Amino acid sequence: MGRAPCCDKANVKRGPWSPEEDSKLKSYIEEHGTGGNWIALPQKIGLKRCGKSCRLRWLNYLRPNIRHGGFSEEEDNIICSLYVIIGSRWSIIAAQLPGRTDNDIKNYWNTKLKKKLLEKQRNEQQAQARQVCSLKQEKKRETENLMLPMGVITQTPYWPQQHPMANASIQYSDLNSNQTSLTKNFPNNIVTATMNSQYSSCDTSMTQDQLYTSTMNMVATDTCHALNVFQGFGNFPSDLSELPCVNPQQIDGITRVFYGSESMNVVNGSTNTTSTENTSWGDISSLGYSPLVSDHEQRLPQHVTFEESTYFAMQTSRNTRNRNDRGRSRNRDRNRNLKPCLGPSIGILI
DNA sequence: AACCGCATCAACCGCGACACG
DNA sequence: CCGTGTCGCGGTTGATGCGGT
Repeated sequence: MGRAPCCDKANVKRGPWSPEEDSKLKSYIEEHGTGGNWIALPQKIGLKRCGKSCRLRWLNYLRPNIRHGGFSEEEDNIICSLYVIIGSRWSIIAAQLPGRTDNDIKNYWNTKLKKKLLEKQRNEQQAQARQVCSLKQEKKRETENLMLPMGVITQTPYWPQQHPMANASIQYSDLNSNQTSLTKNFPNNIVTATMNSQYSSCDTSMTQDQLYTSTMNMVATDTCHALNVFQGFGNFPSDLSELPCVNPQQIDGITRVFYGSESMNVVNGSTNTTSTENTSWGDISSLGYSPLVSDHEQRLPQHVTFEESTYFAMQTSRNTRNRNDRGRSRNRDRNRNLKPCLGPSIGILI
């Protein structure tokens, strides 16, 4: 027994929208709003469309002040920076780019930005290779009989070398293969970022516990390193405070770093986490107020900072946490054959 | 002209979250 | 506490356009 369809697919038109359908939907919503029920909307207007389809059409295309294409360099930087921090949370990223939809940003990332980034990385790797090569030749000339030690250039770093977190994953994997204990209860990307910072100093003497503690401290103080991954990618916004960021917050004398519904206490170098569930990332989907909620339904200012939205999420999540836990367990029961959930492993997987 | 491969992007799908009776 | 309907999100698909051969 599968999931019940949201609408009668046989009697619903699919595919591209006609101008007539667009104008019907647009004029109705502009006049009456969505009425808080997308499913019932198409029947009211007389459209043979699924409610979800109407919602999507309105939010991604018909809604006022939508911008398509023509992403600026600054927008590129913001998207890349946020992707490093939070992964493919397109709605949150879109919340920081007025007029952009999550769908647009997602498409833009998948079709252009990702390639642009890879190309840049490739160029930098080549430049580094050339640099090392010329250095080699220079040394060879200087010391005729001197042999360079083998394995000096055994691996080309994936990330731009100039940043401390550049070759993190490679060095880490060389040193220690047990990553799971470190990533437990933390978003993969953040841990990756801090591990990178940590290992950039090549301190190979640290135990895993020491690394763990150190890493967590760095998360609290240095998370915004991640923003600099794209140094040189373009003109980075000069004022980073304008960007949403998981800055540590001082609450009740405890430095708290928020990751969605999960917070981490950093006290005297030791850390512990509080989380509603044991996933590696938790759920931050409720953090940012989605720009996709139309003006008619707006509950919060559309343009909120990451901190503001996080705080809001913390407040509201407490009220609904117990109920949601129940809901989650029910949903888990309902969908026993869950696909494995891959967290955002940006920094390594891009 | 016909075919092919690739890029783009609107639209769809399925799932977890959420709200409510 | 439970059942059910709806919303919002992120991943994926498929239609379309375009350039190259």
